[in-house]
Amino acid sequence: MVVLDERRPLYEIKANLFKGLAHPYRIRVLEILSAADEASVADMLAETGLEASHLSQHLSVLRRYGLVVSERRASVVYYRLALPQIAELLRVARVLLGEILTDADSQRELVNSLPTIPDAR
Amino acid sequence: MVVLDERRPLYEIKANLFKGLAHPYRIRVLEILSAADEASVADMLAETGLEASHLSQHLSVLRRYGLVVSERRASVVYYRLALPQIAELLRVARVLLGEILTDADSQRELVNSLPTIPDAR
DNA sequence: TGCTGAATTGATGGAATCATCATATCAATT
DNA sequence: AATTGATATGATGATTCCATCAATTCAGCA
Repeated sequence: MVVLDERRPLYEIKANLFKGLAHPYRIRVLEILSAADEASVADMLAETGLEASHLSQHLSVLRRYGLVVSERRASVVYYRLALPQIAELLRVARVLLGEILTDADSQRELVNSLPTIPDAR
Repeated sequence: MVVLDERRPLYEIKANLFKGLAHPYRIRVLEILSAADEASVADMLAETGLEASHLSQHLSVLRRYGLVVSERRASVVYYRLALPQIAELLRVARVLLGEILTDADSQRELVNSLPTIPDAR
């Protein structure tokens, strides 16, 4: 089942992309692959500390959504991002989240710096 | 329950952001709000063709994930993106998906334009 | 106050997802 | 061919998510 299939309505394609990204471990995996360009399952097991079959399931989700590709060399399976744009998307998300979080911080600071209004309920 | 809370581990924050985006109708809503800056529930009902309570549930998800904010003026409720960066993220996703899809297209074209190799299995 | 339109909430059933465990495959080695 | 190490698949229960329907809240108006 190919999920990033241009024959589907665009909103669904977009939602499926985000669905593939919608789990902390999968983000973790994709960022490992963004940084390392290629990683074996063993590498990712070591980096994430996940149980083998659990990681494998998430890798299978990522494969199903067309976000990663795998290749077996000898008995080791190597994973790679299916498209370099995925790293770019994660990078943008990271930057935006950074802005959002520091925005939240500065807003909180701003609020805390305001003079206290007695009984302002 | 605030989901974009900087006290949580970063992977979870990121995954929650993507979870909020992980449904076609929510993408639809967010793009309406990206374009229009502000929209009433009635506007969105008209544009999406959803049933009222169904739309409301998705709006509630978006509120829960901190992606939109709402404001009631008289009997009408208006929604807005919680942060302009969300429109930016969608824009980037749209561009990247465009590249991905045309990449897929051009690869398919490339493959189809190759000379046929007899019995190349 | 009671009615109406706008929006939300609650309840429900069904589907999808998550996490764990056991089992299976696959390739290299003995 | 039997064993081992690496990875994947299948089965299960728990949880979350989706869609529909009924019931509720809230503001404005008769």
